[in-house]
Amino acid sequence: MSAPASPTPRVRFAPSPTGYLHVGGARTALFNWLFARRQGGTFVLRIEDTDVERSSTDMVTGILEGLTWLGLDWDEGPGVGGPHAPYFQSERLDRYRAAARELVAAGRAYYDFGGPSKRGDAAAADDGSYERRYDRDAALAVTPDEVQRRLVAGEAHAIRFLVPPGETAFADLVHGEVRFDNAHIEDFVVLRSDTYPTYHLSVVVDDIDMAITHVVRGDDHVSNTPKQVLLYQAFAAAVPQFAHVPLIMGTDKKRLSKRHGATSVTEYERQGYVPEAMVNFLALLGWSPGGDVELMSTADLIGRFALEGISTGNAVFNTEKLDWFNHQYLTRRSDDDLAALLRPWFERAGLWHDDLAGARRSWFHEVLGLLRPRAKKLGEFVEGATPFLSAPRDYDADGRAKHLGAPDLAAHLTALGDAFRTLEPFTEASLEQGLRGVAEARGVKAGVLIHATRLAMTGRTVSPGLFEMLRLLGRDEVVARLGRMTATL
RNA sequence: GCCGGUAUCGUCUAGGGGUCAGGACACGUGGUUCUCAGCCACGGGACCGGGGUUCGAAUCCCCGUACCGGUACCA
Repeated sequence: MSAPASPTPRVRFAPSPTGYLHVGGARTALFNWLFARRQGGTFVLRIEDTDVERSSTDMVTGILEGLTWLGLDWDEGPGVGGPHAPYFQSERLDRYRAAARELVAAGRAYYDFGGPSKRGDAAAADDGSYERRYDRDAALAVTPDEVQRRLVAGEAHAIRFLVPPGETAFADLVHGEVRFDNAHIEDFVVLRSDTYPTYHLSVVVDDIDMAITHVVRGDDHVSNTPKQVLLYQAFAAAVPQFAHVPLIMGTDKKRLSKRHGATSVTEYERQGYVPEAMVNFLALLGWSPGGDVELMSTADLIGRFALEGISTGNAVFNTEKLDWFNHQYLTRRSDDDLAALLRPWFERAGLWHDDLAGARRSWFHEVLGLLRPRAKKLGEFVEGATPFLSAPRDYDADGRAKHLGAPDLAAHLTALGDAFRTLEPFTEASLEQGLRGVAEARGVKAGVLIHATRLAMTGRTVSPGLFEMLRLLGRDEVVARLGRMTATL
């Protein structure tokens, strides 16, 4: 079969700025982006802001920032423009109005003077009492002259699509063929009485105008798809390929919402996640390369991504695994990179000193190195580094009770301080040797000294390895902190 | 209600007519050890139910159930 050279794919992410960029949207954007990058196609970003009431420019900004943070750059769209500009639906209104009139002229849609009936107006339809809230026959029975008269009189009207009898099917790259009996499809409104288009109209008009070849979007749109296919047909346009990706659910398998904690990508950034972890994690929610690989750089992801690998069932957003990915990527960051990432965090905590990037740069890197295997999120570096940057103000109560009860502890610690004061060299090995020597000489277990010293250094019961820590703290600080604790005994 | 979709360890998933149903996260045990983390080793843990088709079904088909989505002049 000599198929015509398939055009390079053009995909789009078309968020509605009625909220921030949530993880579900981010995942959809990611799949589109990966597909475009993999195929050498074009990734279009289009803002669907036809719902003036609920859209806001702040949300637009937030969405763009979220995408940027994730590293998902768009080839056409806000900020970068493109041959199909504008990319805001609010700036394309005339186009939709013209398209709606086209439909009427072609006999595929009709004027409805019935007035709006929002969803809430109708009785709940789950008791079998469902009824359509429009009267096609009545609307169609109005003579053209009468329609004209009412139009001229400025009577409010919507334009409804005239759904033809028959069946509408489409091939979905994830689900296979999906068919709908048109009898179940309403004569949906394409242009509201306020002259704004509905989603179905604007999305189809734009996808046609922007030459979109593959529509990759959430599963919640499969039921909408036949309406849109009907619209493509009415416009005599080529129907794009569809790929409906499963939805992301909360741990209770319910639709993700505020109840589940963070849902916006910005919130994850604030919580100390790094974008490459988020990208890797999100990519695997609903998609698999087919083997056992899990840790994949963005380049790997691009190299392996295929629509065929998208799962059919919904996925639960599981933060524990995200934490693991974050830990993996945190571990892999270079020292300078990590330090740069952390700087604002330390600044916010009031622990930043410029020499951490200057004279004490390598010392700081060593501190971070001690913390790396223990940190899952950026904030944990701040938490863990605090004892290195400031002496403890007090000692953990449980720690005191558990580790400071040994008889003659003050004397032991004084001896330890004395030993450390003259220890040469001041290295991990000699520190350990020194401490164990004191313990032995004084007839106590090394652990007694170790735990008490840890508490003296950090005020806490948990910390990185004691001797590595002592070395980095430096002789003066170690001796001082030891003395300070001894004084409280 | 109606329409559509989905169903493999707790979670993300691989696989897909004949496999010990594989991996990862999480979990448990042991080891390393000064605590924690890490690391290493080991371990428990799944094909929604019922019918078919077949020599054989977790895999294909049907029904049921559950869940998700749609059923707006929201997107």
